[in-house]
Amino acid sequence: MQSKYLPAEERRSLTVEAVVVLSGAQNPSEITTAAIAKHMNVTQGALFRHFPTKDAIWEAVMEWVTNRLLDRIDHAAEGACSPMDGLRAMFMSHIEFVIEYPGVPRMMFGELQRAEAAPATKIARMLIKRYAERLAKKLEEAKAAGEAANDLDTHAAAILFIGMIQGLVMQSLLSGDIKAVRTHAHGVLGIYLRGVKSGASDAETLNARTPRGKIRR
Amino acid sequence: MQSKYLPAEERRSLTVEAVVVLSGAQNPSEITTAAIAKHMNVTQGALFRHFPTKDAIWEAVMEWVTNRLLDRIDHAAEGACSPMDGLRAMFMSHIEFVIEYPGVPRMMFGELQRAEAAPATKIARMLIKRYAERLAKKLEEAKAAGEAANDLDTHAAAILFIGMIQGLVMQSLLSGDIKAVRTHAHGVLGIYLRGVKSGASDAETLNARTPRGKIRR
DNA sequence: CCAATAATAGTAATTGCTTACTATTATCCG
DNA sequence: CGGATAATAGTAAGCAATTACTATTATTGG
Repeated sequence: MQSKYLPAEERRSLTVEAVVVLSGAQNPSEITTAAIAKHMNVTQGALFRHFPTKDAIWEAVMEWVTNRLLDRIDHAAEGACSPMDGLRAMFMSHIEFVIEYPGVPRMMFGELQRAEAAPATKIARMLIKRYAERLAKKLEEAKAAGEAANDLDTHAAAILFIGMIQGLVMQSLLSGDIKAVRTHAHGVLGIYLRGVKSGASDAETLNARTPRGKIRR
Repeated sequence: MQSKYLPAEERRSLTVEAVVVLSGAQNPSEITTAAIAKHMNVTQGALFRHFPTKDAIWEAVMEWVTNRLLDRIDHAAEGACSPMDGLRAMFMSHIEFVIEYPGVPRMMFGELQRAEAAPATKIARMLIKRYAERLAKKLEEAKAAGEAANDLDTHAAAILFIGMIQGLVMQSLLSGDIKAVRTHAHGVLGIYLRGVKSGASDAETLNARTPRGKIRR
């Protein structure tokens, strides 16, 4: 049983943890302060002793996510023996992060599509931006090392990298099993890495016929 | 100006259209019946002449999406001259669909992560399933035609295909410009197709590999 | 053709319920 | 004690849904 009367900082930390856990089981945008409080064995009103508004709770959560996720992928990338291997390590550590905290990608996507940019939304945006920067850097390194195709569109490659995660998460939502992410991660990554890699069929692949007609809107 | 007292079917159709439009500008899960009604120049209660519940509105919307999207990609695939070209055509028509109805991928993702499986959720799931089936079929055809690598993990390739769309949509949420999807679509697709394609470096590509050429810079 | 009538599609107001948030009171511990 | 913290018991607002009623359209029989 959790003791009552914890110091404020610890209570805030437990609040963030509760939100992360609850996001793994239900739509993050539908999590109420009452549900958070109940999960902490505390009354709903008590939360507002530690956070001025509900938005502030989400802000703290997104900050937590930022620190945790970037820490992990940075650490993973450090241990790699080449840029391409670094990408692989970043991806795999991200996958493990998602399995550990399945609510995170869901709250991210939900946060990003909110109409008005709440503080939490800005932090989420910043996280993606910083993530993309790290990816771009690694991809440029891979190019310089001759591991990646020298005509590679690094911006597109970064988008696809993030899309890999998104696609796997969506698949797990369908199967209802978050572990499915791990099952298919290798296959997806393999296709990605081959697409990024330097190889025989470099240029002409990208410029094949593209039905890009103007479409009225 | 829209006239009042429309036949029921037309009013239902207009309701679906309103939801689709509104989803392009705000978080779909936050769209209220009052907002839908306002966009139609009708009172909130009037909606319930044509739909028993709000869930029923979402159900109709998801059915609309299913028919429209599958129709489009089926039609696009028909005009292709090879399986691989079919994949390209499906992707591009999907991209145009997303640009035309930017709310659709957002409502899809939101719907899929709802805790209880509402009727609309089931339709959304079914849509993805049918979509994935079409992709798997095309990918198998590509294999048979020797266009795709014969050791390709078609399931993973289907997940990554859907992830491409998700990644591009997420990117557009960040930039606030849906047209950005079209800008980066070609680059992302190029990487994907190269990853799927049959080529010199088939099998060993999946394993880490030393840079083969000289190191530039 | 054309009133009388039925059926349908709308409005305005209100329902019960849930929500984020707050004012007040009770409790702990140095 | 006294200062910080939690619990209690609210409030006002927003939500989907319902109700009672009105306006429009469709159908029918003489």
